[in-house]
Amino acid sequence: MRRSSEDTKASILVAARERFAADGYDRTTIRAIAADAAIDPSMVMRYFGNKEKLFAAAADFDLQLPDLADVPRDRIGATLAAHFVERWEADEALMVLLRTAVTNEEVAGRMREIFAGQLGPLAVSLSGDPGSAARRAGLVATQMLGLALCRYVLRLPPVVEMTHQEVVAWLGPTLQRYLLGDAYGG
Amino acid sequence: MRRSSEDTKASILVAARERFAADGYDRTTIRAIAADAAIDPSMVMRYFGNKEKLFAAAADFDLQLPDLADVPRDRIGATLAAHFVERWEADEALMVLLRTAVTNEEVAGRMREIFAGQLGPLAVSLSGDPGSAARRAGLVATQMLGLALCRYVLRLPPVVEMTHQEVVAWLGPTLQRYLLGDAYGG
DNA sequence: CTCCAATGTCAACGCTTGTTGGCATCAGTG
DNA sequence: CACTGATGCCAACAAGCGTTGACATTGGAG
Repeated sequence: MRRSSEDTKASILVAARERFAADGYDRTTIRAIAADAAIDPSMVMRYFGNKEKLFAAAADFDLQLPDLADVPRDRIGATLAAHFVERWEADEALMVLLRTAVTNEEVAGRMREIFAGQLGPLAVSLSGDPGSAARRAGLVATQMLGLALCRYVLRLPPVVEMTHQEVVAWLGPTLQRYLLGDAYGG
Repeated sequence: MRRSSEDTKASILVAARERFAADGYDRTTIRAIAADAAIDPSMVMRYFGNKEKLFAAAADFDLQLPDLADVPRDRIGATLAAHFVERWEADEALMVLLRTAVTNEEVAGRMREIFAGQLGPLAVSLSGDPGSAARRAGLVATQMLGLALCRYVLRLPPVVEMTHQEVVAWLGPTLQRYLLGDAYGG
């Protein structure tokens, strides 16, 4: 039996995600993805059109932020920190996005949409003040993405060595303050 | 008069820094740098050997952390936050490094050295506890690099719009806690 | 002046890339 | 069986890349 079209498409996507996550958009070649998927490069083009569309398919992504309605107000920062670490380690989609957004304006725009569209509303619903919500969401993004950058991309040893619990213990209060506190440590 | 060797070298370096900062290592071409510097691509090779060496010359970098001995202990976080924003905006060297470190393991290693070698000692001298100093430095790196990523690379609008004072007001307490406080908001 | 080293230009090389079109091979249908 | 459409492979293209070596031009030293 020869593989079905869907099987091939799926195996291409798996290989593409791994390559894009490991090497970023530019350094990833269609030929390498095809080799990983054990097919001919031309099949990639047949099924996904071109490299850009393949990337778009591989980087389809949702932050999947948890529902924070039932979380005690003083545990929101910790809950968010824990969720973010787990979400990041669940699959390679965020890695794909970050590694490419840094040198690709279009993908950077997509990252802006994700954080504005998913973190923004959360900040609005949590903080009483809609005027500061966008900034609060932005601050949360700086700490979350900074952690991801240092832990998963640059691999700074002290950051890599932290356990989930330690990350939550240190970053939780920070996110808590950004979302619900004031600038001066409130 | 024809340009001196040093003038040419310098103009190549200027063009290289701009290109590397804007596009990252892979997307930057020797040809583009040469065009910016108004010379032939072969001159770049003559003066810098190859693309890697040119990058090394363009990304030569020092965090130039300030002396914190005279800073009041409760102002250290704010001072560090202010210095970092100014240092980042002073020239393009950090941008060059970050844009490339994300997809280049060798440059990532250099980034690790910079933050371990310059932020580490500072954390040691500040916190009484040498055992936690590396982790504290790592935490500071997550917040500093996260800010840089969101503000200068991804350009998240709410983060871009913050003034220097606002950045210091929000991030100062975070850095303060990472360096001198304990995990649970102390 | 002549000569020579420094500075710069030009054309080309070998390689890799994304992408394309033609051809082979198989599964299922009549 | 023949036929057809889906699936896959192969070879090649044009473009861009880093890099190289030969050649031209300048300016100062003797």
